[in-house]
Amino acid sequence: MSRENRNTRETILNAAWRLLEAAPGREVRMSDIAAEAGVSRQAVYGHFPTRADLLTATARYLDEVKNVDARLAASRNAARGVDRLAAFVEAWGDYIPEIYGVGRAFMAMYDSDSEAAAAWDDRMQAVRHGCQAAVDALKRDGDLTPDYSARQATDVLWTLLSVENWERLRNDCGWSQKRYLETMKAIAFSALVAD
Amino acid sequence: MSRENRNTRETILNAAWRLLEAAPGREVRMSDIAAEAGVSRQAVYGHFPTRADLLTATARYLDEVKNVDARLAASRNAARGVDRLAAFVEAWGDYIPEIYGVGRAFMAMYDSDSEAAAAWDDRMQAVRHGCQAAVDALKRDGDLTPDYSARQATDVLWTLLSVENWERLRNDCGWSQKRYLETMKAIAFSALVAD
DNA sequence: AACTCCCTTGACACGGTGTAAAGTTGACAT
DNA sequence: ATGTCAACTTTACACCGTGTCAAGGGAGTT
Repeated sequence: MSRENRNTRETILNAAWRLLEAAPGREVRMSDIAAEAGVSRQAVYGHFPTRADLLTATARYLDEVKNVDARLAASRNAARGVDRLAAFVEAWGDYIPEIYGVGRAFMAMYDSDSEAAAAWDDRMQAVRHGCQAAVDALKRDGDLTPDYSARQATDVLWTLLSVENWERLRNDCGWSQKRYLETMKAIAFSALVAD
Repeated sequence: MSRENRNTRETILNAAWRLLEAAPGREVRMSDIAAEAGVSRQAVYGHFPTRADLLTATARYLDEVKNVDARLAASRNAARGVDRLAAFVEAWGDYIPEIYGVGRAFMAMYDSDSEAAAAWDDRMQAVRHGCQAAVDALKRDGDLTPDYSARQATDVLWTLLSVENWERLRNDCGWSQKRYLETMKAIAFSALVAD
């Protein structure tokens, strides 16, 4: 094993990513990841002290490679608030399937690992900020329904766009991604935009 | 320990219920439940072969004591579809907090225990039937939006009323139960009822 | 008194996480 | 060529929670 192939860390992250993506609902053990990476289990522990650390690093790596922040930020370019809302729903909605595997692993760990829970909460708060920006733009245009405060409207949008709701509609109900996006936009509009 | 105090099974179920309700997010071990019930761990295994069995039995016991079916069925009494929809949202929405602890445990087990997953799916399908009944009533009155088929409308309502959404709004966003119910009714109406 | 049922105590196998220590190997410096 | 270093490997083990097994006790029944 020559030294030019020494970026073991990324090899492991890619292996974890691949396994999580392939089996979102299944348990992925440290030894599975090691085997997939073609590396010993101890090598994995050398780079990532705990399973939560590895998962968290995988999520970060994924965000970095996929360039989430840039993609979500792109939705801010729309001039009108309503367009911005639509753009954000699409940007995030299309991002969910790409992180779903890792996300599922985090949700499964949520109750048993507070560190993993914190890492996942952190990512979800980032999404919430995106929701808030869309709601604020709506409000600035005077298009936000008077039924909710900006805070409450953000809560509603954030809840609507949860990974769990995506999972339910796409996996349990068998919806297409297209229908998911259209419906989410429609519900978000009818719930948040003033007549 | 005299024989009149011999309904150990219910003692265990109550203990499990109490612990799950008290710490919805925490791990509840078999030994914890045994201790809470004032019984040996083996006695628990005597009544419930696996953790999934115990959780499932607890959920059933809870449904029985709380009389869910009757409470959900009550929403069917409303004459008009729109009233029925509102009544169902309220009935189920007010039931969620009562089963939340147990539900949380099931969600945590979902990925690692297929039997527990099946038990939880079964309960959720029951809720889905309630959603479907409400949607059908709406359709019969000609009040269902033309945007969705009955099937799709059921999917939307079912997704909206998920335990996860309740959890997010009540726990993460700090909403009151009253606001949760009102908002859910409002969103369900604006999404499903024709103008 | 014997029988049975339900419970207790105590031991153990198994699987997954995480730790610890000793051995191997390739890159690089001297 | 020799030595050093860092990364990786192998092996072993502690810990914890689930689930199994076996022996024993004690209150009711016959």
